Amino acid sequence: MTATGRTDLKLQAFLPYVLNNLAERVSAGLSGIYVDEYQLSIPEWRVIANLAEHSTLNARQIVEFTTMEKSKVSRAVGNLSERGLITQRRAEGDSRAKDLTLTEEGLALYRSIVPRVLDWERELLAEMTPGEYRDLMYLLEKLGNRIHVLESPDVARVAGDY
Amino acid sequence: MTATGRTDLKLQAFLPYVLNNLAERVSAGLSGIYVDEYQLSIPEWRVIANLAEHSTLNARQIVEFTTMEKSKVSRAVGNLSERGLITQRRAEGDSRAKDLTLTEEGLALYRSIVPRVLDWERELLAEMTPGEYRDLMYLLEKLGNRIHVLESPDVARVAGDY
DNA sequence: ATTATATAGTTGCAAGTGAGACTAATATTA
DNA sequence: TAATATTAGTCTCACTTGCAACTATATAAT
Repeated sequence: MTATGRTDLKLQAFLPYVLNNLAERVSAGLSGIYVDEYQLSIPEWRVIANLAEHSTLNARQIVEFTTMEKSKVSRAVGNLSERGLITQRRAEGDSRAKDLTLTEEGLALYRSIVPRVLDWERELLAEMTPGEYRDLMYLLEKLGNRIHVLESPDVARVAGDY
Repeated sequence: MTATGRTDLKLQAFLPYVLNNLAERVSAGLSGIYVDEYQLSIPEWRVIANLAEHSTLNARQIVEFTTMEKSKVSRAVGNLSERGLITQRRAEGDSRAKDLTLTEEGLALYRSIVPRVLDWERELLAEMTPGEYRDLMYLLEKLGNRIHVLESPDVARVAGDY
Protein backbone atom coordinates (compact mmCIF):
# COMPACT_ATOMS: atom_id res chain seq x y z
CA MET A 1 0.00 0.00 0.00
CA THR A 2 1.19 3.50 -0.74
CA ALA A 3 1.33 6.35 1.71
CA THR A 4 -0.94 8.54 -0.37
CA GLY A 5 -3.70 7.36 -2.63
CA ARG A 6 -4.32 10.69 -4.28
CA THR A 7 -5.47 11.48 -7.77
CA ASP A 8 -5.69 15.24 -7.54
CA LEU A 9 -3.12 17.72 -6.38
CA LYS A 10 -3.54 19.66 -3.16
CA LEU A 11 -0.44 21.75 -2.69
CA GLN A 12 -0.74 21.94 1.05
CA ALA A 13 -0.59 18.16 1.19
CA PHE A 14 2.01 17.73 -1.52
CA LEU A 15 5.26 16.78 0.09
CA PRO A 16 7.71 18.50 -2.28
CA TYR A 17 5.78 21.74 -1.94
CA VAL A 18 5.53 21.57 1.84
CA LEU A 19 9.15 20.59 2.17
CA ASN A 20 10.37 23.37 -0.04
CA ASN A 21 8.34 26.10 1.53
CA LEU A 22 9.48 25.06 4.95
CA ALA A 23 13.13 24.69 3.98
CA GLU A 24 13.20 28.09 2.36
CA ARG A 25 11.71 29.79 5.36
CA VAL A 26 13.99 27.99 7.76
CA SER A 27 16.97 28.85 5.62
CA ALA A 28 15.96 32.49 5.39
CA GLY A 29 15.52 32.73 9.14
CA LEU A 30 18.77 31.04 9.97
CA SER A 31 20.92 32.70 7.36
CA GLY A 32 19.99 36.06 8.84
CA ILE A 33 22.57 35.24 11.50
CA TYR A 34 25.62 34.65 9.40
CA VAL A 35 24.66 36.84 6.46
CA ASP A 36 23.77 40.00 8.38
CA GLU A 37 26.13 39.66 11.30
CA TYR A 38 29.13 37.92 9.80
CA GLN A 39 28.94 38.85 6.12
CA LEU A 40 28.98 35.25 5.00
CA SER A 41 26.91 34.05 2.08
CA ILE A 42 25.06 30.77 2.45
CA PRO A 43 27.56 28.87 0.27
CA GLU A 44 30.44 30.36 2.24
CA TRP A 45 28.89 29.33 5.53
CA ARG A 46 28.36 25.83 4.25
CA VAL A 47 31.96 25.51 3.19
CA ILE A 48 33.13 26.72 6.58
CA ALA A 49 30.81 24.41 8.49
CA ASN A 50 31.96 21.41 6.50
CA LEU A 51 35.62 22.26 6.92
CA ALA A 52 35.13 22.72 10.64
CA GLU A 53 33.65 19.29 10.83
CA HIS A 54 36.09 17.41 8.67
CA SER A 55 39.15 19.59 9.23
CA THR A 56 40.49 19.16 5.68
CA LEU A 57 38.57 18.67 2.48
CA ASN A 58 39.00 19.50 -1.16
CA ALA A 59 36.35 21.20 -3.25
CA ARG A 60 35.08 17.98 -4.72
CA GLN A 61 34.39 16.54 -1.29
CA ILE A 62 32.54 19.68 -0.30
CA VAL A 63 30.45 19.30 -3.41
CA GLU A 64 29.59 15.78 -2.33
CA PHE A 65 28.66 16.76 1.19
CA THR A 66 26.63 19.82 0.32
CA THR A 67 25.26 18.95 -3.13
CA MET A 68 26.15 22.47 -4.21
CA GLU A 69 27.34 23.12 -7.77
CA LYS A 70 31.07 22.88 -8.10
CA SER A 71 31.29 26.38 -9.52
CA LYS A 72 29.43 27.64 -6.49
CA VAL A 73 31.86 25.91 -4.20
CA SER A 74 34.79 27.20 -6.21
CA ARG A 75 33.64 30.78 -5.82
CA ALA A 76 32.87 30.43 -2.13
CA VAL A 77 36.33 28.95 -1.60
CA GLY A 78 37.89 31.81 -3.53
CA ASN A 79 36.16 34.41 -1.37
CA LEU A 80 36.94 32.70 1.91
CA SER A 81 40.54 32.37 0.88
CA GLU A 82 40.79 36.06 0.02
CA ARG A 83 39.33 36.91 3.39
CA GLY A 84 41.93 34.74 5.07
CA LEU A 85 39.37 32.38 6.56
CA ILE A 86 40.71 29.28 4.85
CA THR A 87 43.99 28.17 3.30
CA GLN A 88 44.45 26.21 0.12
CA ARG A 89 47.34 23.86 -0.33
CA ARG A 90 48.05 21.70 -3.35
CA ALA A 91 47.24 18.14 -2.26
CA GLU A 92 50.15 15.72 -2.14
CA GLY A 93 49.56 12.80 -4.41
CA ASP A 94 47.17 14.75 -6.62
CA SER A 95 48.26 18.18 -7.64
CA ARG A 96 44.99 19.02 -9.31
CA ALA A 97 43.22 19.00 -5.96
CA LYS A 98 43.65 21.53 -3.19
CA ASP A 99 43.41 20.68 0.47
CA LEU A 100 41.26 23.29 2.16
CA THR A 101 41.58 24.08 5.85
CA LEU A 102 40.18 26.74 8.13
CA THR A 103 42.69 29.29 9.38
CA GLU A 104 42.74 30.22 13.05
CA GLU A 105 40.61 33.19 12.12
CA GLY A 106 38.19 31.03 10.17
CA LEU A 107 37.90 28.63 13.04
CA ALA A 108 37.34 31.46 15.49
CA LEU A 109 34.60 32.84 13.27
CA TYR A 110 33.00 29.43 13.07
CA ARG A 111 33.15 29.04 16.83
CA SER A 112 31.42 32.34 17.37
CA ILE A 113 28.66 31.45 14.94
CA VAL A 114 27.90 27.94 16.17
CA PRO A 115 26.20 28.85 19.45
CA ARG A 116 24.04 31.42 17.72
CA VAL A 117 22.98 28.92 15.15
CA LEU A 118 22.27 26.23 17.72
CA ASP A 119 20.22 28.68 19.76
CA TRP A 120 18.22 29.44 16.70
CA GLU A 121 17.59 25.76 16.07
CA ARG A 122 16.54 25.35 19.69
CA GLU A 123 14.02 28.13 19.24
CA LEU A 124 12.70 26.47 16.15
CA LEU A 125 12.30 23.16 17.95
CA ALA A 126 11.03 24.65 21.18
CA GLU A 127 7.61 23.13 20.87
CA MET A 128 8.70 19.69 19.81
CA THR A 129 9.17 16.87 22.22
CA PRO A 130 12.38 14.86 22.01
CA GLY A 131 10.33 12.01 20.61
CA GLU A 132 8.86 14.15 17.88
CA TYR A 133 12.28 15.46 17.04
CA ARG A 134 13.66 11.93 16.72
CA ASP A 135 10.75 10.89 14.55
CA LEU A 136 11.21 13.88 12.32
CA MET A 137 14.92 13.31 11.83
CA TYR A 138 14.34 9.64 11.22
CA LEU A 139 11.71 10.31 8.59
CA LEU A 140 13.79 12.95 6.86
CA GLU A 141 16.72 10.60 6.77
CA LYS A 142 14.57 7.87 5.32
CA LEU A 143 13.40 10.25 2.65
CA GLY A 144 16.99 11.26 1.99
CA ASN A 145 17.97 7.65 1.41
CA ARG A 146 15.01 7.15 -0.85
CA ILE A 147 15.76 10.12 -3.04
CA HIS A 148 19.32 9.02 -3.27
CA VAL A 149 18.07 5.82 -4.82
CA LEU A 150 15.83 7.72 -7.23
CA GLU A 151 18.74 9.92 -8.25
CA SER A 152 20.83 6.97 -9.42
CA PRO A 153 18.46 4.55 -11.11
CA ASP A 154 21.39 2.34 -12.22
CA VAL A 155 22.25 1.38 -8.69
CA ALA A 156 18.62 0.78 -7.91
CA ARG A 157 18.16 -1.49 -10.87
CA VAL A 158 21.28 -3.50 -10.15
CA ALA A 159 20.28 -3.88 -6.53
CA GLY A 160 16.91 -5.13 -7.72
CA ASP A 161 18.61 -7.94 -9.61
CA TYR A 162 19.31 -9.93 -6.48
CA MET B 1 13.01 20.00 28.09
CA THR B 2 14.29 20.78 24.63
CA ALA B 3 14.39 18.38 21.73
CA THR B 4 18.15 18.70 21.31
CA GLY B 5 20.64 19.42 24.06
CA ARG B 6 23.58 20.01 21.77
CA THR B 7 26.52 22.27 22.24
CA ASP B 8 28.48 21.43 19.11
CA LEU B 9 27.32 21.42 15.54
CA LYS B 10 26.99 18.20 13.58
CA LEU B 11 25.62 19.11 10.19
CA GLN B 12 24.05 15.71 9.59
CA ALA B 13 21.96 16.23 12.71
CA PHE B 14 21.28 19.91 12.21
CA LEU B 15 17.71 20.33 11.13
CA PRO B 16 18.07 23.35 8.82
CA TYR B 17 20.89 21.63 6.99
CA VAL B 18 19.09 18.32 6.64
CA LEU B 19 15.88 20.01 5.61
CA ASN B 20 17.55 22.12 2.98
CA ASN B 21 19.58 19.38 1.40
CA LEU B 22 16.53 17.21 1.19
CA ALA B 23 14.26 19.92 -0.17
CA GLU B 24 16.77 20.87 -2.83
CA ARG B 25 17.16 17.34 -4.00
CA VAL B 26 13.44 16.69 -4.00
CA SER B 27 12.87 19.90 -5.88
CA ALA B 28 15.54 19.09 -8.43
CA GLY B 29 14.10 15.64 -9.02
CA LEU B 30 10.55 16.80 -9.35
CA SER B 31 11.20 19.89 -11.43
CA GLY B 32 12.82 17.71 -14.04
CA ILE B 33 9.27 16.85 -15.08
CA TYR B 34 7.86 20.28 -15.78
CA VAL B 35 11.14 21.99 -16.68
CA ASP B 36 12.41 19.48 -19.23
CA GLU B 37 9.12 18.23 -20.59
CA TYR B 38 6.89 21.26 -20.38
CA GLN B 39 9.34 24.19 -20.49
CA LEU B 40 8.02 25.63 -17.27
CA SER B 41 10.31 27.22 -14.72
CA ILE B 42 9.75 26.42 -11.08
CA PRO B 43 8.12 29.80 -10.34
CA GLU B 44 5.88 29.38 -13.39
CA TRP B 45 4.80 25.94 -12.26
CA ARG B 46 4.03 27.24 -8.81
CA VAL B 47 1.87 30.01 -10.17
CA ILE B 48 -0.02 27.56 -12.33
CA ALA B 49 -0.53 25.08 -9.53
CA ASN B 50 -1.86 27.76 -7.21
CA LEU B 51 -4.20 29.14 -9.84
CA ALA B 52 -5.48 25.67 -10.59
CA GLU B 53 -6.29 25.20 -6.97
CA HIS B 54 -7.88 28.55 -6.22
CA SER B 55 -9.19 29.33 -9.70
CA THR B 56 -8.58 33.08 -9.40
CA LEU B 57 -5.86 34.88 -7.51
CA ASN B 58 -3.94 38.10 -7.82
CA ALA B 59 -0.18 38.30 -7.62
CA ARG B 60 -0.15 39.32 -3.98
CA GLN B 61 -2.11 36.25 -3.00
CA ILE B 62 0.27 34.05 -4.91
CA VAL B 63 3.10 35.69 -3.04
CA GLU B 64 1.40 34.79 0.22
CA PHE B 65 0.77 31.20 -0.75
CA THR B 66 4.18 30.49 -2.18
CA THR B 67 6.43 32.86 -0.20
CA MET B 68 8.11 33.76 -3.49
CA GLU B 69 9.39 37.30 -4.08
CA LYS B 70 6.80 39.52 -5.65
CA SER B 71 9.13 40.34 -8.54
CA LYS B 72 9.57 36.65 -9.18
CA VAL B 73 5.83 36.18 -9.26
CA SER B 74 5.45 39.21 -11.48
CA ARG B 75 7.88 37.82 -14.03
CA ALA B 76 6.41 34.35 -13.93
CA VAL B 77 2.96 35.84 -14.49
CA GLY B 78 4.27 37.88 -17.40
CA ASN B 79 5.73 34.83 -19.09
CA LEU B 80 2.67 32.67 -18.56
CA SER B 81 0.50 35.42 -19.90
CA GLU B 82 2.63 35.76 -23.04
CA ARG B 83 2.39 32.05 -23.58
CA GLY B 84 -1.36 32.23 -23.31
CA LEU B 85 -1.52 29.99 -20.25
CA ILE B 86 -3.18 32.56 -18.01
CA THR B 87 -5.27 35.68 -18.43
CA GLN B 88 -5.01 38.88 -16.46
CA ARG B 89 -7.98 41.08 -15.80
CA ARG B 90 -8.06 44.28 -13.81
CA ALA B 91 -9.83 43.47 -10.55
CA GLU B 92 -13.14 45.19 -9.92
CA GLY B 93 -13.02 47.22 -6.76
CA ASP B 94 -9.24 47.60 -6.89
CA SER B 95 -7.76 48.59 -10.19
CA ARG B 96 -4.21 48.14 -9.00
CA ALA B 97 -4.70 44.41 -8.69
CA LYS B 98 -5.13 41.93 -11.52
CA ASP B 99 -7.23 38.81 -11.30
CA LEU B 100 -5.27 35.93 -12.74
CA THR B 101 -6.93 32.84 -14.18
CA LEU B 102 -5.74 29.83 -16.12
CA THR B 103 -6.81 29.70 -19.74
CA GLU B 104 -8.19 26.49 -21.17
CA GLU B 105 -4.73 25.78 -22.48
CA GLY B 106 -3.16 26.50 -19.12
CA LEU B 107 -5.62 24.23 -17.40
CA ALA B 108 -5.00 21.49 -19.93
CA LEU B 109 -1.28 21.79 -19.37
CA TYR B 110 -1.79 21.61 -15.65
CA ARG B 111 -3.97 18.53 -16.00
CA SER B 112 -1.35 16.75 -18.01
CA ILE B 113 1.35 17.53 -15.49
CA VAL B 114 -0.53 16.59 -12.33
CA PRO B 115 -0.51 12.81 -12.77
CA ARG B 116 3.19 12.84 -13.59
CA VAL B 117 3.93 14.82 -10.51
CA LEU B 118 1.78 12.65 -8.28
CA ASP B 119 3.44 9.55 -9.68
CA TRP B 120 6.76 11.02 -8.81
CA GLU B 121 5.64 11.74 -5.27
CA ARG B 122 4.37 8.20 -4.96
CA GLU B 123 7.77 6.91 -6.01
CA LEU B 124 9.39 9.11 -3.42
CA LEU B 125 7.09 7.83 -0.71
CA ALA B 126 7.12 4.23 -1.85
CA GLU B 127 8.92 2.95 1.21
CA MET B 128 6.92 4.90 3.75
CA THR B 129 3.95 3.46 5.54
CA PRO B 130 0.77 5.55 5.67
CA GLY B 131 1.49 6.10 9.36
CA GLU B 132 4.97 7.38 8.71
CA TYR B 133 3.65 9.64 6.03
CA ARG B 134 1.05 11.11 8.37
CA ASP B 135 3.65 11.63 11.07
CA LEU B 136 5.96 13.35 8.65
CA MET B 137 3.31 15.72 7.35
CA TYR B 138 2.15 16.46 10.86
CA LEU B 139 5.65 17.27 12.04
CA LEU B 140 6.41 19.43 9.02
CA GLU B 141 3.20 21.32 9.58
CA LYS B 142 4.04 21.83 13.21
CA LEU B 143 7.42 23.18 12.20
CA GLY B 144 5.75 25.42 9.66
CA ASN B 145 3.52 26.90 12.33
CA ARG B 146 6.48 27.40 14.60
CA ILE B 147 8.56 29.22 12.05
CA HIS B 148 5.62 31.37 11.24
CA VAL B 149 5.66 32.49 14.85
CA LEU B 150 9.39 33.15 14.74
CA GLU B 151 8.97 35.21 11.58
CA SER B 152 6.59 37.64 13.26
CA PRO B 153 7.92 38.18 16.79
CA ASP B 154 5.24 40.84 17.48
CA VAL B 155 2.43 38.36 17.32
CA ALA B 156 4.36 35.94 19.47
CA ARG B 157 4.99 38.50 22.16
CA VAL B 158 1.39 39.61 22.29
CA ALA B 159 0.20 36.04 22.52
CA GLY B 160 2.58 35.52 25.41
CA ASP B 161 0.90 38.31 27.33
CA TYR B 162 -2.07 36.17 28.18
C1' DA C 1 -10.85 68.05 0.43
C1' DT C 2 -5.84 67.68 1.17
C1' DT C 3 -2.18 65.51 2.60
C1' DA C 4 0.14 61.53 4.08
C1' DT C 5 0.49 56.34 4.14
C1' DA C 6 -0.05 52.07 2.46
C1' DT C 7 -0.60 48.70 -1.16
C1' DA C 8 -0.41 46.13 -6.08
C1' DG C 9 2.47 45.33 -9.40
C1' DT C 10 6.59 46.46 -12.63
C1' DT C 11 11.22 47.44 -13.69
C1' DG C 12 16.39 48.54 -13.48
C1' DC C 13 20.44 47.08 -11.75
C1' DA C 14 24.02 44.66 -9.42
C1' DA C 15 24.99 40.33 -7.84
C1' DG C 16 24.55 35.44 -7.96
C1' DT C 17 23.65 31.29 -10.53
C1' DG C 18 24.04 26.79 -13.51
C1' DA C 19 25.79 24.79 -17.49
C1' DG C 20 29.33 23.77 -19.96
C1' DA C 21 33.94 24.94 -22.12
C1' DC C 22 38.42 24.85 -20.69
C1' DT C 23 43.29 23.78 -18.43
C1' DA C 24 46.06 20.90 -15.98
C1' DA C 25 46.86 16.67 -13.92
C1' DT C 26 45.91 11.80 -13.30
C1' DA C 27 44.21 7.10 -14.62
C1' DT C 28 43.28 3.70 -17.94
C1' DT C 29 43.83 1.12 -21.98
C1' DA C 30 46.16 -0.94 -25.74
C1' DT D 1 54.64 4.00 -23.69
C1' DA D 2 51.43 6.52 -26.45
C1' DA D 3 46.79 7.46 -26.87
C1' DT D 4 42.42 8.00 -24.54
C1' DA D 5 39.47 8.94 -20.97
C1' DT D 6 38.60 10.85 -16.49
C1' DT D 7 38.92 14.10 -12.86
C1' DA D 8 39.78 18.71 -9.99
C1' DG D 9 39.04 23.09 -10.26
C1' DT D 10 38.38 27.68 -12.79
C1' DC D 11 36.19 30.64 -15.92
C1' DT D 12 32.85 32.60 -19.19
C1' DC D 13 28.32 33.51 -20.62
C1' DA D 14 23.53 33.84 -20.60
C1' DC D 15 20.05 33.76 -17.42
C1' DT D 16 17.85 34.37 -12.84
C1' DT D 17 17.54 36.54 -8.69
C1' DG D 18 16.66 39.95 -4.87
C1' DC D 19 16.37 44.49 -3.68
C1' DA D 20 14.99 48.96 -4.01
C1' DA D 21 13.01 52.53 -6.66
C1' DC D 22 9.06 53.61 -9.14
C1' DT D 23 3.99 54.25 -10.98
C1' DA D 24 -0.56 53.99 -10.07
C1' DT D 25 -4.25 53.29 -7.17
C1' DA D 26 -6.45 53.02 -2.61
C1' DT D 27 -6.96 54.07 2.33
C1' DA D 28 -6.36 56.98 6.50
C1' DA D 29 -5.68 61.09 8.99
C1' DT D 30 -6.23 66.03 9.58
